[in-house]
Amino acid sequence: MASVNDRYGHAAPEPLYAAIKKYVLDGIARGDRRPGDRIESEAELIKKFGVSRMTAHRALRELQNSGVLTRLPGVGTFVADPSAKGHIIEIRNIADEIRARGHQHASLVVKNVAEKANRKTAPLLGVAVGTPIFHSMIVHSEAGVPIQLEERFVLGSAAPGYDEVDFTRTTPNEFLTRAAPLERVDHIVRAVMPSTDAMELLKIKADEPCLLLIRQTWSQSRLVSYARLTHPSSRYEFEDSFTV
Amino acid sequence: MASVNDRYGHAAPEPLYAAIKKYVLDGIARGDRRPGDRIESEAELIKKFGVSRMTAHRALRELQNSGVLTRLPGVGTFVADPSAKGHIIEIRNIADEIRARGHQHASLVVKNVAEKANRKTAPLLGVAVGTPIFHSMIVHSEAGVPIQLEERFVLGSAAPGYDEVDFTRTTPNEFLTRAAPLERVDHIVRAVMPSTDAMELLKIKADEPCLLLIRQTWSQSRLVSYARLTHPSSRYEFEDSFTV
DNA sequence: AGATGCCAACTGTCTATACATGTCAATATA
DNA sequence: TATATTGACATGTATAGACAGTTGGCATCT
Repeated sequence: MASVNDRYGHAAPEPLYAAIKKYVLDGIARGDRRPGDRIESEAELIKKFGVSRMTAHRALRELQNSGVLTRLPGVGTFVADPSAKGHIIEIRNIADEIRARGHQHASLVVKNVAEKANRKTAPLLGVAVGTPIFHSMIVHSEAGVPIQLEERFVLGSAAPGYDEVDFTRTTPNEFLTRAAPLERVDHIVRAVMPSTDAMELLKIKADEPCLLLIRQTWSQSRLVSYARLTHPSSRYEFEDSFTV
Repeated sequence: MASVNDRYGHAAPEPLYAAIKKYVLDGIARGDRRPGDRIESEAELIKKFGVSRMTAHRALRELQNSGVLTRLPGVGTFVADPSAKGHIIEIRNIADEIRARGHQHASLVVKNVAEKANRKTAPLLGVAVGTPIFHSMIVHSEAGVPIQLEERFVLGSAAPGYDEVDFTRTTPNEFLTRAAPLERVDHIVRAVMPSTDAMELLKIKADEPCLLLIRQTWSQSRLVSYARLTHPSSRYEFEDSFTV
């Protein structure tokens, strides 16, 4: 029987189970398949993709394990109800968030340059040293009080012209979602003491703890942006509420 | 070839891949296998358990996907370096979370009493001063290291017998979800410096920042529980990942 | 009409086998 | 000596076939 690579010659192959997962996820993302909707059965996917049952099964099983699908023996496979999926951190623009509270948002652009990834920054984006990247640093203020220091590294090839954007008028977040449609987001939340930069730019004391949100965003299977968002604890906290 | 159930007659069968996963996790939990240690190769597991390669492979692959193992083609399978990472979205029992990482969970019950709400505690649960409540304080440890101080106030009428539960064997979370089915959850995340209690019980220095997660849970339209979960920043962080 | 039994559809698990790829060390070659 | 080559070992993916358990509807018998 033909192996995966026979189908694609020498090109880097995408595993078949991954292709099926993507197919299903795309349908959901497009709004074509809605919560509760039925997904093709394994038998139907076998026909449609010409794969074996184990392969179709693996794709659906992994989507089930990650909470995207619900499966019922004897019945079928369905798009899961996303009710329990309240994400504590929405990908919202800090500017919108501040304006939603009825306050004035202001940005101070400390730095916005094109540079080459060095030994420190290359691992953050998972690229080789020397790869062109953008590096920006912006202080966001709410009603005149600094509440977020945003330091960001962006993959050069993913967002051409990043270093020429006026970030007092728009935010990196906004620019990036247009340049590179969001595919996946990873978050890490930590409590940290402020760096020297953070202390000065956020105008806080050395003994004030900060909430650090590290946000990695992916687009087209590439890690496109790495951002460190530092918030003084006295001025900012995360909130989340959801019903089951 | 014999099916799973032939092996066990009519008893509820545990899938073979699950048995292998448990075997590996047990080894890690016992401290027998430590981070970086090598795990049996698929070939070895095949011999040891008498399963096919696909079954052994599935067990190891799922443990890899959940972050317990690291695998390298041509080299082998190893116990992953575990950093304590909490998935904030899930209302998950800290004990389960720790065990899922393949570590031992231990609870130290500092306090668990029935008392009456006072001026300080009454507002937390939104009740009148004098209302009967429970008040517990538990230190959760992962592999012997304290990673969470859980201080909790529970509405007396919602969870009778709370003060008599042995919280070294179960967690308040677990007990509460049975006593009062979850309806809504509110979260607040802050960075704070440790309280005197937290310093002593978590065995940290005064200058180590902590992640504070405040969790309010509602059941049948009543605020049933108010918990302050304090985590040393050096030992715990929240993690969240999702695809759009 | 109602109870019963049967069957098709569907998911869950497992085996045996195959080929592909990555890593490393030993061996052969220039 | 330095550099290729080879082969053992390990994981990654995929196939084809098998049996088990669950569910729901349809046909049949009472």
